Order: sequence, then structure tokens, then C-alpha cells
Amino acid sequence: MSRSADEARRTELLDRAVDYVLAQGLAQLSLRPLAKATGASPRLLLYYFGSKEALVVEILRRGRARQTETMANLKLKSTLSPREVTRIIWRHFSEPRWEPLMRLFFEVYGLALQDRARFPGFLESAVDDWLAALETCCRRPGFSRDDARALATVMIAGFRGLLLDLCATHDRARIDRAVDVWLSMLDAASLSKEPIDETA
Amino acid sequence: MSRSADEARRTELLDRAVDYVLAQGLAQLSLRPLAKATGASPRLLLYYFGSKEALVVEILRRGRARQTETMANLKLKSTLSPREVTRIIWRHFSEPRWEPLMRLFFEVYGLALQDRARFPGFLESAVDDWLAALETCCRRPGFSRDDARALATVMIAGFRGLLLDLCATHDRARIDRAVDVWLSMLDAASLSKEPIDETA
DNA sequence: GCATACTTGAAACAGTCGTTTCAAGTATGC
DNA sequence: GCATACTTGAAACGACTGTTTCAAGTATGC
Repeated sequence: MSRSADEARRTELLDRAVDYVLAQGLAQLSLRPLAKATGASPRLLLYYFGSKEALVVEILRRGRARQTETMANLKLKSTLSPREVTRIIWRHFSEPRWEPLMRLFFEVYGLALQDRARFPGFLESAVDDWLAALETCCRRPGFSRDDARALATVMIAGFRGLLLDLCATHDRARIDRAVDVWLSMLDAASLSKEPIDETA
Repeated sequence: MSRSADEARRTELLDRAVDYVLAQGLAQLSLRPLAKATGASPRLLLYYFGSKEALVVEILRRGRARQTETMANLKLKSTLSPREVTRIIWRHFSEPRWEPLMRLFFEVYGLALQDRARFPGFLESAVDDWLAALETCCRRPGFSRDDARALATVMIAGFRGLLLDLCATHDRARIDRAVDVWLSMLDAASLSKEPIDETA
């Protein structure tokens, strides 16, 4: 059972590595402290993953998988309004248990902005994946596809801006109020193309 | 004129260091490449700035100063609506020439989220400074201070979320559409407290 | 002109980095 | 039981890190 033992050990090491990176961040990651934290040796990590870079790729792949699984488990019906979708997603990912992953996401995002080659495809899918997921719920009679994508873009921006704020300040009271305001705004935007002209 | 020559050299080095960091990022910064790029030696940089950490502090201070100067130059009248303020600020900071500074901002933000002690006060003022600047324009009869802060929070989140998107994708067409949607939403939010109840 | 203080270069320091080498260990197939 | 392949530890490698040492240079004050 050499192959299965091999895989089991590898998976176990990867799980612990993910936990370590979620706790410590990626920018300062180095093999020796990581090995100590996972109960392995630098030699072992390289034996199982080939190189530090390959290990990081797998760590991020797993982190991203956790997020997409959660999105899938939300089972967002396509009949939900942008407001409802936003409310559900926000409730989930603003939970404290998601903060380490959100922190890691923003850390990698920032690093990728300065050195895209370091995380190939990260920035592209960071936007495109969410656009694809939200675009459908933003479609409405009289809305073009570009209109839907524009609204989805606003939703993504709102999520990320508010999550940045939450991770930095933990000011739940202020941010919860902001989310209420934002949700109201989303209704106004999705119910009509030009809400201003109608109220002015 | 030892003192003035000293200061002039220091300022010159700092200026070049800022340019270098705006181009290369902060995470991978090291003294020897920086020294080469600024036409100095590692010894020189430490002589003038004391340590790498102190140099980074000054670089970020200067980067932030550029941003606050620009905000001041916009001379935002307190009579402007949140929509107008947002439109003006967005038009400015979404210009391509600001992208290096925005990238650096998000890079430092992400690093600070994982290691707050590395950039003392950065996260706090990243939110508080903007809150203070935007809060006043969000005040309205019937709006409490908390209401104004909530709306300002939404504005900040929108800026940052959209800038994250712009820096990552440079998809101007989609993001410009999103900004239009977002500006419309801001009017709906600031003109009444419960725009939904009125239209539903 | 001489002493003093400021400025700078070259080199070395101790530490860490990812990775490799080498060797010993262990389990497996026959 | 023996050979073979997989697994692991200890140590070393060369390259890099921020920083310091030491010495030479240069300008300044008197």
C-alpha cells in the first residue's frame, strides 16, 4: 500500500499546511517554520510537493475549493433577486470563521497585483468566477447582458470593499448598517434601469 | 552646507525609492536591488534612513501624502451630494496614472491584514481617514451620524472594490458601466432612507 | 594647514532562504 | 531472505537577507 500511504501522508501534510497559511499568511511563508508546524521536515515537504512554489499552488487551490464548495452549498436559486443573493452571500462570508480565508484572499490579490506571474490566473478568475456566478441573477427583462454584468460588478465590488473594511476594523455595527444601506440600493438598481429619473 | 546637502541627497534618494517601490511593489523589496535602481549603495540607504523598516515607513508616508494632497486639491464642497463626490473622486483615482499607487495600497493592505504590526496604524487610518472625509457629505436632514457613516462606508467599499477590479482586469467598459449603476444607486440611498418601501 | 565631522565604498557578518546530497531507514515483491 | 523501491533525517550548498565594520575619502571650521 505504498501509493495510498503516500497519498494519505501528502493529504495530511497539505491540510496542515493550509491551516498554517490561513493562520500565518503567505508573504512570509518559509519552509522550515512550516515544516515545524506541520510536524514534518523541509525535506519532506519538498519530497511530497516538489518545490515550495508547487506547494503554494496546492494550498491556494485548496483554499479556493473551500470557497467554491460553500458557494455551491448555498444553492442560490436563479429566481432570487440581486438583493437576496447578496444578502445570503454576505451573511455567509462575513462570518468570523471565514475571515482567515478572506484575509488570505486579499493578501494574494495584493501580491498578484504587483507580480501577476507569481499567481497565474488568480486575478482573472478572482473576477470572472464571481461574475459568472452572479451574472445570471442580475438578468431582467429590459436588461442587456452588459447591464447584468455591470450590476454583478457592483455586487462583487461591494462584497470585497465591505470585507476589506470588516477584516481591517471588525466594526460590525457600522458595517452591518452599511450592508443594510447597500442592500436597499441594490433593489433600487435592479428594479429599474433609471431609478433617479423616476424619483426626481 | 553639510546639513542641506545631506537633506537634499536624502530627499533625492527617497523620491527614487518611492518610484522604485511603486513600480516593483513592497513585498519583495530588498536593499541591494533598490540601491542599484536609485544609484546608491545599501550602505548609503542605511546611512540616510537608519534601517530598511524606517525607509519603508517613509516611502509609505510619502505615497500616502501624494494621495491626501490630491484629495485636498479636489476641493470637495460640502454641498455636493454623495453621488457627485463619488463621481469626482472616482474620476480622479481611476486614472491610469494612479494605478501604481492603488496597487501599492492594496498590496500593503493585504500584508497588513496578515501582520498588523508590520504597518502600525495603516488599516485603521485606511478606513478612518476616508470615513472622516466622506462622512460630512453624507449628512442629511433626518439622517443620524450613524446613517451618514453607514453611507460613507458603502462609498468607500465601492471605491475599493471597483479599484480592485480595475487594477486586476483593466476592463474599463464593464467597470464604467458598473460605476454608472453604482452612482444611480447612491442617489437612491441618499435621497431617502427607505427607497424600497416607496417603490414597492 | 590642520583637526574635525560628514559622507561613502568594499567587504565581511550572521542569519535565512529554497534546494540538494548522501545515507540510513523501512516496507514490499518475489 | 534478498533485492528493490519508497521514505525520511542530517547536513551542507550557494545565494540571498539586513546590517556592521573598517577605512578611505571629502568638505568644513578655525
